[in-house]
Amino acid sequence: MLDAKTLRNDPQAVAEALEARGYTLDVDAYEGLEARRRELQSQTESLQQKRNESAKAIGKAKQAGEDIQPLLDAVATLGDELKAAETELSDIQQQLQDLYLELPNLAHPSVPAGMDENDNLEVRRWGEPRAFDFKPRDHVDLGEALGGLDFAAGAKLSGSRFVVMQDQVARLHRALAQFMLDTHTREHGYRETYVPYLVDETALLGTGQLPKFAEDLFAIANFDRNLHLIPTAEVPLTNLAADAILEADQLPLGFVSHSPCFRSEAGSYGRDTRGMIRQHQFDKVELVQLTRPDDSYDALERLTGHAEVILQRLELPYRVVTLCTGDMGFAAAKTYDIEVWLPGQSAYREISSCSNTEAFQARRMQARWRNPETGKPELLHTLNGSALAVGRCLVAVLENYQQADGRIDIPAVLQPYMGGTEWIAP
RNA sequence: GGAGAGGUGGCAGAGUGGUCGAAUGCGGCGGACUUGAAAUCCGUUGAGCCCCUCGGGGCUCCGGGGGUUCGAAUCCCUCCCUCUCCGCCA
Repeated sequence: MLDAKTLRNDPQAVAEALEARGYTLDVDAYEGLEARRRELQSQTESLQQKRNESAKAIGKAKQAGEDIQPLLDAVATLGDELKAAETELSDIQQQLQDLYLELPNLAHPSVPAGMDENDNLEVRRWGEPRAFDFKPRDHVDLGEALGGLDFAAGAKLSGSRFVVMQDQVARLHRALAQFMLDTHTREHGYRETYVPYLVDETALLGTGQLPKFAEDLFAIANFDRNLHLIPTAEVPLTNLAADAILEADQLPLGFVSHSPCFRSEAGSYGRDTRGMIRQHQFDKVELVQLTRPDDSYDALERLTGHAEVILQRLELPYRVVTLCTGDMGFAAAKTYDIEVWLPGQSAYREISSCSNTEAFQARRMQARWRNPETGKPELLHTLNGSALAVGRCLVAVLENYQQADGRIDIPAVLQPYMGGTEWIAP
């Protein structure tokens, strides 16, 4: 959510900034609502003041044993007037709130302007894609040959975009998650956290999935609360700070969570239908940081670095791109995507997305810290990043470490997690 | 799933219709005393929002929502959460 004061003070400037993100703000409609709100709020509050004063007067008069009937007569219509004003005010406030909740975040000045992924800016590359002396196979072929990836079984149980992993591939998947968790907790200082995989609408509103992107989520039926499966652990992790006021010396605060993620993938029919690149369910190790506002951009660099370390240790080539204004997510002020090299596709594919949302989410969920300089609670900045998507990382290991005979070498850092296994073979 | 108890300020805990945003204690902050600390004493200490002639003025919040009333932390309805006992269960 954007700062109401910023919007009030210069709606035109905000509208222009939003335009860069492909969002058109109807400034006239907004200003009309805002003017009406102002008028109604003043009116309502002065009626409330009148009510409070007369109620007190009646109380005193009654205690003094005076006749209160004249006082009661004087406020006979006040209740109805007040109720009408309050109803109208809360209606207009709801309309404003609805509008605010649909506005995307403003991009940081360092974010390149652009329409879509073609306008993203490559920041750096790490590692050299391996030269194969045979035609590299993709993870589907490799995994099925290993007997460890069973897309037919996934489809039998749950339909398309589900997979069953078994044996050494399942173990490799587990090893990846373990390795990531250990690295982030032991070396990067994140607090290991397991979270609910079902969250309520307040949490989803807080991180920005709702109200706009309900169709991307799985909702739970047959339950009297409106719970949704998490699309990312970012939702429960970030919402840990909701309604909290943290002390300055607690910051920055970092959480890491290994969790499944559930996405309906509405609107991506026909995209990445082969393999486990785009599944309805996948595992992810997620990092979330809560920082002081003046530290959040340094924190974004650090957090992105933490994700990169995983790929470096796995010796998987990747590149980092800055998303342009048009390609960023709703809540982000700045996002780095990390793309890993997939020989099966001869392409870099997203394996991590690291974002600074500044105060956008914090404002929605009232996540604050006490600034020692002012003594007042102020909004935190929140950041999140995958480090990494475990499923896609498995894909990358299979494809990058494949040998001509279908054997997969196990990256050195994972071997301890695989009981010393150096390679797996069909 | 059954029975009961309860949700109040950072914490503990009073408050069952009127000047209560709310006693008291602890904690925090400032000060006095002290060489320093402890103890003691004094003061202070919630959050959000609106208006403003920048002096200030006002509104809202006692788990959430709704209702009764001139007036609700207090009464009624409803939902959520916590605790205790029983049942069930990983």
